[in-house]
Amino acid sequence: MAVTMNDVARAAGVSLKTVSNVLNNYEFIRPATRQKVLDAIAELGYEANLTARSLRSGKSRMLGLVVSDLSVPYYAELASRLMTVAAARDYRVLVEQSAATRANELTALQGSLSQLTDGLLFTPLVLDADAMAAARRGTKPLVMLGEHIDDPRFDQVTMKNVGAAKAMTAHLLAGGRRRIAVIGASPGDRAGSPGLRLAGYRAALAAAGVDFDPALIVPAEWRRDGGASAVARLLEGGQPFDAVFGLNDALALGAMHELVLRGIRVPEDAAVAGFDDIDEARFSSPSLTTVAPGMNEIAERCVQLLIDRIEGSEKAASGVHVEAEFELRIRGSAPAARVSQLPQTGTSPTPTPTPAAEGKVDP
Amino acid sequence: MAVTMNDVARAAGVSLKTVSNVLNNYEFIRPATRQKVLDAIAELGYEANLTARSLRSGKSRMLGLVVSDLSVPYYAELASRLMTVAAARDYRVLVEQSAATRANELTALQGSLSQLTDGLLFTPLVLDADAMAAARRGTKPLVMLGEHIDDPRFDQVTMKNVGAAKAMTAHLLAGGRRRIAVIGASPGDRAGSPGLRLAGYRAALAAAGVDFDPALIVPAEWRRDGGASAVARLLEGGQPFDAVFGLNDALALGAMHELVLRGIRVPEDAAVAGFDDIDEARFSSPSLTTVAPGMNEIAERCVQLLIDRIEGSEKAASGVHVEAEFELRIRGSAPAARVSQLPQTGTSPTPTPTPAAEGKVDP
DNA sequence: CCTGCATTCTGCAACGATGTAGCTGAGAGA
DNA sequence: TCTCTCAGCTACATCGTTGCAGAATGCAGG
Repeated sequence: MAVTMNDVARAAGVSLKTVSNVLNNYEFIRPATRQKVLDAIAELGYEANLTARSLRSGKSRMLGLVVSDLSVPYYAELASRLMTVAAARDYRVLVEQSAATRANELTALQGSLSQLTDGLLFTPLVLDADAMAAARRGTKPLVMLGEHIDDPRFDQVTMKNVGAAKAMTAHLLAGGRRRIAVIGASPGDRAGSPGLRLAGYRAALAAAGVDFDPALIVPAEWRRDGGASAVARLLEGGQPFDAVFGLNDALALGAMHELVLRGIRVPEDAAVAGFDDIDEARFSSPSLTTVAPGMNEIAERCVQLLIDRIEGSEKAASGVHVEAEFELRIRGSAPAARVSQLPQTGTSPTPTPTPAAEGKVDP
Repeated sequence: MAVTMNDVARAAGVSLKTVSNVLNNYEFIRPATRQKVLDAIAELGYEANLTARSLRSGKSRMLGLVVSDLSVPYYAELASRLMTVAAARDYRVLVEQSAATRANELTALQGSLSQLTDGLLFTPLVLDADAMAAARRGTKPLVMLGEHIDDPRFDQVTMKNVGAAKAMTAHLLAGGRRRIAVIGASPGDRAGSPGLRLAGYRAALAAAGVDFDPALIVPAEWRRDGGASAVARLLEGGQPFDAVFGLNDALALGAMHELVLRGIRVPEDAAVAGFDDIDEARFSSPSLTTVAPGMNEIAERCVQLLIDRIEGSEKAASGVHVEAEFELRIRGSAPAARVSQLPQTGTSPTPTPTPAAEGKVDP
């Protein structure tokens, strides 16, 4: 019922294969012939059948994206940009949610997703490098996102976790904070986002000559409620602190919510910093100081890398590792200079002037 | 290179078609034969080639989802649930972003997306019903999401916009508010989400005998910054108000952010209400009173409806219209009773006890 | 004039599944 | 005993495209 290449061929008075050649930009076709075919295509409203093309050629021009949960703002924004970048290269993105379970990550890797796509962008959360290597079937390209796995066998696009966490911690120190709680890690974490960011934190403390206090490191699920309950535990534990570094924005926002709820002023009593620069960080009250991990760059680089692998233009034998540049977004929850502990001034609706002080500390 | 049905057939000593029959649960196969085939499948690790199946059968077991921008939290959460619901019926979801442009909506409707999928879940934002009807090619099922279009020709799953906005407005009125600004609509809006929600607002005012003041209706882009700048304009316009009803949560959160920034206390000086109940509404400061529009129900019903259309089990000739039930989520930004206008208590970082005062003002 | 090569186009055979038709043998009914 | 039916299977064509091999043409070089 749909118009096929055969119909076009008949209408243009050429062979089926010539139509195919026109569509695939085959070099040696006389302009006149090409035009006849294009006219026939336009007249009949022909559109290539992607399924047949995919069956025959073995390529689908689709990329698979595996994340734990698309409703997590970071992943939603990432997916959105990946789609845009991929579309510019004439690829689509097919998303699959793993819910961060081992079984789902395995099926995403081995199951029909990889069959339907030409390559995978994978955010591993439970599988480790060996499990991934073992589970990987066939030879379709695979690019890892995030920092759960760091292994030379895999291509990988990630953010500068250590450097960014160090810079943010240095910023808090420069603001006069000395007891900076970290939410979302355990003191012993060494790997993955928590471990790397914690390492950055410790590096900054060391550089500033401030002692590391494990009591300030509070584990939590990386969600808003995790941030809120971590702050609750911190307060109930009686540990004094003058800043909270949430290892992602959700944690930081949850933490800030809980602080405000308990009457602790942000940033006067405690500064709050996050990581990710999700859209809502700009619109919280106060707006959240955070790390912009270069999501645009991440999206561009990983799609680029994956497509280059697919099309064979990236030839590096072992894993290519890309780290995107980050930027600090200094906003109200942890401004550059510590706001002096003013008695509250009351209800003035005038904007507080931003202190221009530049406390550049640093290595 | 991959294992095909032919390999399985050879291994099991049956014909190609018998393997196909086993896979498709054809009724008349001797248990012994079936078992032989299943054994061969297991032994060879055969997996059906979905592309070939799709080419031959004309079905892909994929649903297309068209939204303007996946990074909008409402769409992200919706997409996430749709995928989960679809997966339970053994369907996948392929997402496409329209950026709310006419051209993109048209290509989403006519282009390769509909070719790759068995049916479309479509959130129209710029196309109207006639344009949709005209643009629609072929006969693949199409279910509309949202309220931009309301037309008996189309299947449609939506929320109770009028009822929910009316209930929320009634809640604000019950809290003693009388000058309720609405952000995200023009006074003349009649259709689409803005028009419907505005209608609910007006209905509630009328029911309470409160006059409608067009000066309180402020148009804005449905984003956080739109909410923030709308509040700014409202304040600069000098219109007094004691509540803000953002027609979605992003607007409300942006508005709340701007209010707090300008020293206006929420909810003491102005209550704030939203619409959508996105996850972050619970975690703002104060947490946001909003309408939960029944997203779970929407996700379930629309996937159900679309798949039923695809599989032929829904036979209604004209459009099926479904409205999901809503619930009000009463939270800090607009509590049930109006908090009395306390003088500020000062600098204590200890948690402020929640005032138990019940100043039930009201109609 | 023939050969060789680039150019332009065609035909056939796949890709890996499913639909349709038809064959076979066993048991039921006359 | 001879149909007739139908469970259980097989064979072949087909979905719409692309890869491969090769045919036909024109033109340069010997």
